[in-house]
Amino acid sequence: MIKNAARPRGRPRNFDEGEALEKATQVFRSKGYDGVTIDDLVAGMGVVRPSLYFFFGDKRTLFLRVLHAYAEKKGSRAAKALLEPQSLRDSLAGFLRHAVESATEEGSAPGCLLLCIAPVVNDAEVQQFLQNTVAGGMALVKRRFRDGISAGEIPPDFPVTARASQLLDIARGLTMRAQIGTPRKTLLRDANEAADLLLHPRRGKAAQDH
Amino acid sequence: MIKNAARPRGRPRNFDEGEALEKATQVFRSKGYDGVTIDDLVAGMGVVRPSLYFFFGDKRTLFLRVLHAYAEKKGSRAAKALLEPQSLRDSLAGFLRHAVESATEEGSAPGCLLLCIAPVVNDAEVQQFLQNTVAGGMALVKRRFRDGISAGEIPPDFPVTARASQLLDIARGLTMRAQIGTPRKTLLRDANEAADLLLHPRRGKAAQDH
DNA sequence: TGCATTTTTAATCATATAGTTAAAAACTCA
DNA sequence: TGAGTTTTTAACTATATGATTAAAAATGCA
Repeated sequence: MIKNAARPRGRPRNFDEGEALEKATQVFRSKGYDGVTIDDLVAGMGVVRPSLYFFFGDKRTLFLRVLHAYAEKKGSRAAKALLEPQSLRDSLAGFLRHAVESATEEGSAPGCLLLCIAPVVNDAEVQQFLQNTVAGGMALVKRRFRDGISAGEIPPDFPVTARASQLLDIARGLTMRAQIGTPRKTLLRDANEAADLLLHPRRGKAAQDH
Repeated sequence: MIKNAARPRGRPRNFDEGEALEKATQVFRSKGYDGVTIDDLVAGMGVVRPSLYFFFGDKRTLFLRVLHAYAEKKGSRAAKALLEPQSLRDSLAGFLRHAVESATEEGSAPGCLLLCIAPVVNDAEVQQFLQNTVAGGMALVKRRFRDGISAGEIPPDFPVTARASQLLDIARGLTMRAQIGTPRKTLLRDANEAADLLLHPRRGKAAQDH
């Protein structure tokens, strides 16, 4: 008989903590923050009310925990999509595709907890966290552009900061369109086209060069 | 004595309907939809509770009215910025600048009712309205690009639809950054840079042309 | 089996909130 | 001035919601 994980002492829980947090994420994604009641969470997470308070604290505490977990998971996947060994063009396309896919995945409400839900939460800690997350995203994308310069994929005068902002802005735009119901197919097409656009070298006065 | 507007019969209101709606807009912009209580509206609009229900209906009805007014005002200003007689580059920059300025105007919470608040409202009518508004925005931008082709500002094979999507996505991204507190100055700089980017002609295989 | 531990069950409390009502106030018109 | 009209004042009802509590149930351990 295998005694791999000593069972804890008292009455066993009816829920798995990780699963419950995942379910809470779905609830917040589909109803926002203010739109969610404790009863929504109780129903959605499969955790009875006193246990919810005991293990996860109040709604705000739970949301912060959900938000951190979501950001870590999504951030690491985005980093993976971006930094995988491949052409710069494919990195950008992969990054945007990832944004679209995660914003339109089945089983979750369309949109993104970080980009669509959290920004409208009136809470200083949430806002601070978002600022930091955005800064982290910028740093990551700029790093990939700089690597592209080192590898000779783009010219040394490539406007790294501007293009990083643009890439992230387009990711935000695609995500918001997912939120309001734009189909994944449309967004994936636009993600690929945006990747091409962002690689154009710095623009001089040669606008009418056709 | 001037009898320019026959005063109505009963006790005069102590609020102006237009001003009250404007105040309601501020309330929804700063607290979202679900985060707003009737008491918030009563306090913010300067309309007492029974009058609020009598003249504006319940919260949902009021929000829809606010949303329509907001969309009309913002849409007409955006159209003006875009269709004003000027170079295509300046039209795009003007459009994005307008988005940034309206998302960072003083006296209002940063962000946009249409792009940041309404998308997370769980209401079929709101969502349908947003879909229509987005479609209208796309049509407007595409028109401007087509005019640019006619005027010879961009080549006939310019990818109108893709660039229109990109322009609107960038506007969404800039607006969301405003919502989370990015300063106007930064966003205006990025708006201008984005306008340049969007005018690049169609990209072939000439990515490494440096 | 009985005691200690942990979670659930079920109930409860206080507050917040949406929405309504009746009477008083402020006005116009005759 | 008095009747008719409209809005405000102030109070109220019912429900929703956040949060807590005490007892019961389910387990491990001796």
